[in-house]
Amino acid sequence: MAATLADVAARAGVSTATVSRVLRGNYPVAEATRSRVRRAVAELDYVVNGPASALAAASSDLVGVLVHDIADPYFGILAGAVQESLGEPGVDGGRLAVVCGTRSSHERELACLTLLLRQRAAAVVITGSARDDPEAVRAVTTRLRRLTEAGTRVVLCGRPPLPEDIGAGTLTFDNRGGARKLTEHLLHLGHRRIGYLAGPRGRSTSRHRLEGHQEALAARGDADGPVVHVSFDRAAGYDGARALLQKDPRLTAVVCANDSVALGACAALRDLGLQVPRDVSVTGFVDLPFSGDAMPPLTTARLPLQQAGARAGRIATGAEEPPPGGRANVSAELIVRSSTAPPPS
Amino acid sequence: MAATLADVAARAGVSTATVSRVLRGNYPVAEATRSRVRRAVAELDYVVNGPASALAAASSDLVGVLVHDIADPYFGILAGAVQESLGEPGVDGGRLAVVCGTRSSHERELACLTLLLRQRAAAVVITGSARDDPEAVRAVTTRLRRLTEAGTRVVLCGRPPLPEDIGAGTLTFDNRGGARKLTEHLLHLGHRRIGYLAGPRGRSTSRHRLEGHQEALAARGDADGPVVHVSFDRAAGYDGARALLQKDPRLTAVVCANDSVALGACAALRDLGLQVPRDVSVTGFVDLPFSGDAMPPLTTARLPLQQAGARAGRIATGAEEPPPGGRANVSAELIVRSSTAPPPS
DNA sequence: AGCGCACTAGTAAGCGCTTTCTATCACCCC
DNA sequence: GGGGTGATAGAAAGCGCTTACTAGTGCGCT
Repeated sequence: MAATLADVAARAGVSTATVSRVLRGNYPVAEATRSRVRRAVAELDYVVNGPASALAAASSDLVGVLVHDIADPYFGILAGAVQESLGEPGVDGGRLAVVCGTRSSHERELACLTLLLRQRAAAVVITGSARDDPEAVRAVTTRLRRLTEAGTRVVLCGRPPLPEDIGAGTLTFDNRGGARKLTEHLLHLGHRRIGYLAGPRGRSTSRHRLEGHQEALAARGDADGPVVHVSFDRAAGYDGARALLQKDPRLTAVVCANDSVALGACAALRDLGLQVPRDVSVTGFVDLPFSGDAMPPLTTARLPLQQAGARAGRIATGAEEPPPGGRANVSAELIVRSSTAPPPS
Repeated sequence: MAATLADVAARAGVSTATVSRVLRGNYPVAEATRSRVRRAVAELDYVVNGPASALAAASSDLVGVLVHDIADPYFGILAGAVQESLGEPGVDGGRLAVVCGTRSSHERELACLTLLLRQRAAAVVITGSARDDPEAVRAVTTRLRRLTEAGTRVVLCGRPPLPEDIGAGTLTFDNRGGARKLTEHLLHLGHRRIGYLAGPRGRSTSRHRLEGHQEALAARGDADGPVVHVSFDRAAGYDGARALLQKDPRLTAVVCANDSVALGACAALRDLGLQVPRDVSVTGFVDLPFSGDAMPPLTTARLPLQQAGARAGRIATGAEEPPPGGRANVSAELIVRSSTAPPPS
């Protein structure tokens, strides 16, 4: 069997309490003793028993990261940044990221939170859009409150603030503003028939982006164009674009919920014999790493995912103060590339 | 404080042993008692203390996934598939994926393994290329052996088998074969001056792909073209393509270590005023989701990451038998798109 | 010289669960 | 009718660590 604290203590000729103190470094130990203990640890290749330690100390070094889907680059970048900010996985320090894919399912999200509660996670970073219905929001809030009560730090990243203050730090993304900029850009180019390929219904992110789009139209006094709701992936964008053009074949621009959807839309338009941007302009959202290499390079609203994730991670570990008032808004920057151009005359 | 097993036991009027048995379901309990316990659990909103449970049972429900970088789609897909295959995060079941980004650093890889050992992880899936030098391989093997000795199941995914049998399941990717097919495709098109943009030196994956490429050349009796080593990302591909063309400005094709590198190479060629594939053909490797939407759509060798990751996860959880002999090879499929064409005449 | 304080290190009581061993109770068959 | 036989449930001994609390030094100060 693996060596235990007692083995190390015996070998170093000290008590287990002393070994524990050397390892945790939160209590003075004489230099001579300390080095004797360190030697014993090395000789036995001793590795702390995490569960035992977590039980006795009533806290673990696990940090939960809730994402919709790890394989989606949006969440991959977020999760990677959080994980990166957790610090070196050194012998003494080292928090571990527990990444949970919720597949956008409310039930799975709750189940994951319960699992994290059960692990007595040190912190939880929860990302992705929230469901709009109050019932769901309340359920998640309840779970998160349980977590904060248990001493787990909670950070929301790219998600609307909770309806109730439970001491969670919140980093929201300016989805509304980004969408407004994108639509203004199209209006500026002269587009008047703009379709909108929205994210799934009932999700905060979908709603905010759509609202931003409509605000821009309203500001100019234009009526809303056709809207089709799809999920946030490429395949949905492909189908959605066709549906949109069926509603109005004379569209000159399609605003998409995100870059993946935009890529699908571009493919669909191509297959319909339309050129982007000559015949139809297309915009994305987020600016994923490959969006600039896409065919054509996508005009989009950039969200600084890397920075946001890193900040969320630092807040989660206590390395950074939560933003004043518990909330901060991360703004989106308009990136103009070649998927948008003036409408055909 | 949160309710404990004892609280539930008191409320249900039974012993803690009984409650534990109801929860774990591995011991007969009378139906009446069982439902009484379940009610008490629900009423108190009881959640098991994971660390305590792991300590007593000497095993946790954490599964470690080692990747180079979560934000890289290659690893994101792999990690997502592993996580997905871990099963529903239900109340009773539910393994959690602990994703560790090693940033390709040998030291971090070892540190992560130690951390996982400390958590008494149920299993570990380790992905990504391995360092070629024996010293590093030995260090990793030692750590993995420690894990298997502690009862942790170990699965290698997309990584060469260990030099020693420690009971780890291994899923290798046919990097050599994929690279061979790609080069044969180019030779077939008529290319005779082919440059190779290899992955980082000293990595198994880089080496295997390069060897496959050279095998294809050798089979035809052709001499090797220029080779430049870069890291596995887009920026490196950009710089690498320029370096390659400096070595031989008359190249008609560039074979790249993976899709990201290929994307960078395409961008570099464009910036040099060359058209892909009219002037220079480019190939990738892996077939990431966006590779078909790239400019131009990439000819590449597809690796079924999703399936491989899922299988690795199932082996890790014991849901699937390890392959016969402990190893299986996952083959790569040639995908021809428009980044390759006959050389300019 | 005597007292108290600053350092260290040991003692031991848990942390909340799992599980072996044991006890109890029906029940049934010879 | 008595003892074997299952089926249930309880008692209690840890799992390996952390951390109050306690104890033993040696030193400075009055």
